[in-house]
Order: sequence, then structure tokens, then C-alpha cells
Amino acid sequence: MDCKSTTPGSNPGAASYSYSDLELTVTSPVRVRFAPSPTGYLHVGGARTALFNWLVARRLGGVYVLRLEDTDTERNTDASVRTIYDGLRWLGLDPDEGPEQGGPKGPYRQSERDELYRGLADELLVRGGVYPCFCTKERLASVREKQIADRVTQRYDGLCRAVSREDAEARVKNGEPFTLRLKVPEGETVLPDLIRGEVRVKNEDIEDIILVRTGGAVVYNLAVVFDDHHMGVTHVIRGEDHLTNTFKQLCIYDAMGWTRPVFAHLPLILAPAGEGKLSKRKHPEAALEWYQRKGYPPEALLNWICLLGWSFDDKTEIMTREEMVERFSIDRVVKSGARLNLEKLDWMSGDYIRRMPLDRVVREITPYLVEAGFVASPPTADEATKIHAVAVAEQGRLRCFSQITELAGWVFAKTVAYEAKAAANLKKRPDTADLLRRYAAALPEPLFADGKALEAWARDWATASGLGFGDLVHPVRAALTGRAQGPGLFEVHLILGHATCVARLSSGAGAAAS
RNA sequence: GCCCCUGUCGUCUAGCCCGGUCUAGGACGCUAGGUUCUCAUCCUGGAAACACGGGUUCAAAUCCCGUCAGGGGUACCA
Repeated sequence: MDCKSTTPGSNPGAASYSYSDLELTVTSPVRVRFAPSPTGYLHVGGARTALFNWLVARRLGGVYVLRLEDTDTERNTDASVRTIYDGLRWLGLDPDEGPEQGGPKGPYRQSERDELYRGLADELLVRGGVYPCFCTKERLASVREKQIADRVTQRYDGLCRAVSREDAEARVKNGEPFTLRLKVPEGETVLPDLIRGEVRVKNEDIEDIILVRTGGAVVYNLAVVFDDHHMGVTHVIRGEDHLTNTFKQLCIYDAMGWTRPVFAHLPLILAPAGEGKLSKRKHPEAALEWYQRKGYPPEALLNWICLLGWSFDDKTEIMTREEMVERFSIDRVVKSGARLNLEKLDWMSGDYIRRMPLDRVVREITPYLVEAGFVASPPTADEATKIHAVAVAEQGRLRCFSQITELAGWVFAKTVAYEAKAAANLKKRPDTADLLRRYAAALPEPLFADGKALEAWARDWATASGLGFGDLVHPVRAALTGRAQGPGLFEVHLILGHATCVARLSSGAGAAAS
């Protein structure tokens, strides 16, 4: 384990940074990390944190590492680990160092670093940063209960701080179970935050939290510090929900005599309408997988997420990944929480899809058509032709790829289902059934090779029948697609082909007459 | 309860640090119209915000204080 050989106090990169010169740092290696805990899905907010870290690393020529914070063995799952890997890969945010790719500062899962932690915890104890606590869970609970009843701040009362070193050693030797608690010093702790400026807290407001559990397992707040230090992390960029933790962690850095990294606390992402942050139960859109399943282009999602809490200027909306790298800076991150705006995502995604090469659209929509049972897997040659035509016809309307099934269902349907508006279009005039039959009979099959020619013919036919073009178009569209809107009518003709058109026109006439 | 963070159109934001150029800009959405066979796209227009109250100042969205509101934290979770 490389981390073992690193001596305390040596954090090569961090020493040269102050909180104001992140942007000036070019010569020393910047190291940032994304450190999710694999206890569920990958949160959009997590994805944004990963993105911002990645951006900082790319921008400054640094290293972006992934570390799995899996010290809570109760809640970790392998499935969750996989969604993290998948999600990051999908977004193109693969780490430079991490559990999958390895690296010089591994291992990158906290569960595999226990040995390191134990040694370091011992040292922390020797340095007086931590003290043994023999309080039972029961006593802790009753203390808390009383504090609640007295409407007084809930916090460890510090009983075991008073235990003398000799007593403590004796009790430990005696086999009495104990935890290790942070010994918060007197005074005040100041956090220079890249985004928030200086945040200060009186140390009396920092609790003597448990850092090592009964049995010796370390707790998150200790593991992060040990890891960030030994992995040479220079900038800790994470969600604001960690802000209070940071003060505890700062105490640990100081107790160990280590140089503190630079911190930046990102604003939280809030639920679209309701209050509070996104929760999985109430907000499926909290999970990155939700977007993957809906088929948003990852580059669109990245663009959207990037603009959540950060902006380049007062105009810029659409950016390539390269432009993001070029323009990103942590000091343009806003301080206030951002609500998810899914309408904006739809707009942005639609824009990306519209400007995308056609073959990509074809490739992306195919799985959804397969899943819907519209085409075989893999599609037959005929179906492939159809998919291509559908892609051409609907590219301009798609907001995400999964939408293709509702947009183009009519192409693959055996029988046409009429939407309310389409049904109305079939019945607007009493002679519609007759119109549709005459139109079907007149439809010239040879013209199905050329939409323009077919349209020209149809216009003439309408005029000759004494109809406005619209009078023809609306009922025909209804009969052909069952819908009131969609691609150009003659595009529709070509996609369906002559025989299908005639059949649907005739069914449409039936529906119009009934 | 206690600690911390935040507060510009419905939403994301620019502007705030270095007060006047802000009758507060952009985007999404909404809305009126134009183009088109419909929808989408595209074009043109519109409604829409400095949380509130005090200061400081010739002048405040911009500085200070208070209030209110929202958010986060408050575990032998991360």
C-alpha cells in the first residue's frame, strides 16, 4: 500500500495553495476527487459534483480521482457501485484514478484502507486529537433525551473528556468497550471557502463526535481526512451538505499537523417544485439513471447540469465539453441552491438532438422501438429502412430518445387509434368519408417515390375537387396517423407506402362515417 | 431548539466585490403575432423580479444592521 509510506505532514500539492489562487495554480499538480458513497443511485447533484471536479482537473491540468466512501457496511451495495461507474462513464467523466483504473494512491475504496486508518487513528490519539469515550449507547440516548426535554442544544456532554489517561488505559486494558471522540480545542475555526468566503464557527459549537466506533472501525469524517491527505487531494469540492462536517475535519487536520486542502462547497440542488433537496421517493429525477432511461443525450445532460449553480456570463447556454473546460471557474459558482428545471432540459436536449447526425438518432431510438415491440431485435432490413425514415421525420420533434415510441407509434401500429383531435378532424365535415374514399382511389402509386411530386399532385387534386388544401390535409392526416399533428403529410405517405395509405384511408372513411 | 448557508422575473441566472452606465440583461417556460398542410423548428413582440424594514450616501439591486423566508447540519450514516 503506497499510502502507508506517505509520512504525515507531507501533502506536497496543498501547501502552495491559498484559497484565492486556485486559478493561478499551474505548476503544482492539482488533485481533486469525487467521493460518493455507494448506498443507492447516483444523484444528479453527485453527477454535478463529479463534473465540477472533473472540470477543475481538466482546466488546471490536474488529476481527478474517484473514491468510494463505503465505510458504512450496512448500507453499501454492489449494484450502487455499478450505477456510479455506469453513470460517470455515460457522462464521460471517467476518473483518472479510481477503483477501476487504479493509481498510485490506492486502494480507492475506503473499505480496503482500514489498515491505514487504524495506524493513523493511533497517531491521532497520541497527538491528543482524540480521546477514548466509554459512554454506552444507552447513556448517550438518555443524555440526548434530557437535552431535548430541557430544550437545550443536543450535543455530547463531554463526560469522558475528564477521564484521566491512566484511568482510560486501565479501562481499555480491562476490555471495556470504547469509542474515540474528537477532542475539539478551544477557540474558533475559520474555513476559507472558495465559494462562500470565510465561514467561521465557535469551537464550542463543534461537537466531540465519535471518530472511531466501538471495535475500531473509523467513521466517515475521519476516513475522509485520512484519505484526502494521503491521496494528495489539494482541492475538496463537494456539496454544501458537508459544510458543517468540514469544521470537524479541519480540527483533525490541525491535530495531525497536516496542511489543509482548499475547500469549495457547492450549493445544493433542490426539488423542482416542493421544498427541500431531491429525494428518491418523491423525485425520480433525482437519479441519474432516470435521465439515462429516458434517453437524454449525455452531452445535453452535462450541459444542463453544468448550468445548475454556475454560469459563464449573462448569455452562454449551449456549450461543448471543451468549451466548458475552457470556461469553467469555481469562483463563478453561485451560493444559492438551484431548483431543477426539467422544461429547460427538454429544450436543451431537443436542441442537441436536432443538431445531431442522423445516424446517431437512428442508433439511439432503435432500442426504444425494440423495447416497445415495434421492431425485431435486430430490426429486419425493412424495419431498418422504416426506422431511418422515422428518424428523419421525427428528429425535429424529439426531446429525448424514448419519446420516439409515442411520436412514431402510428408508423408501426397494426390498426390506427384515433386521438380525440384526430377523430374530430374526421367528422368535421359530413362528406369526409366520401372524400377519403375518393382520395384513396385517386392516389397515384408511382408518385410515392417522390414526396414533392406527390404533394403537387395532391394540391391539384384538392383544387380540382373544389377543396382548400387544408380541407384535404387534416382528415387525411387523421386517417393515416390517428393524430392531429406530426411530420409533413407527404413524408407520412412515403413512410407508410401506397398500400398502407389506401388501407388506412379506407378505415378512416369508416370511422368518419360511423 | 442550536449552529451554518442562502435570498434578482414561475425557474436557471447576469449585474453586487470596485454604489451612479439598471427605466435591472439573457435563457427556459408562458403569451400575442408571422412562416408552414398540422405539430415541431424559425422570426418578431409582450407580461414577468432586486423578500421586507431601517440605516449610510447627493445617489443602493449593489455597503451596514434587523426582520422574515428558504435550505443544510445537528448519528457508534455518508
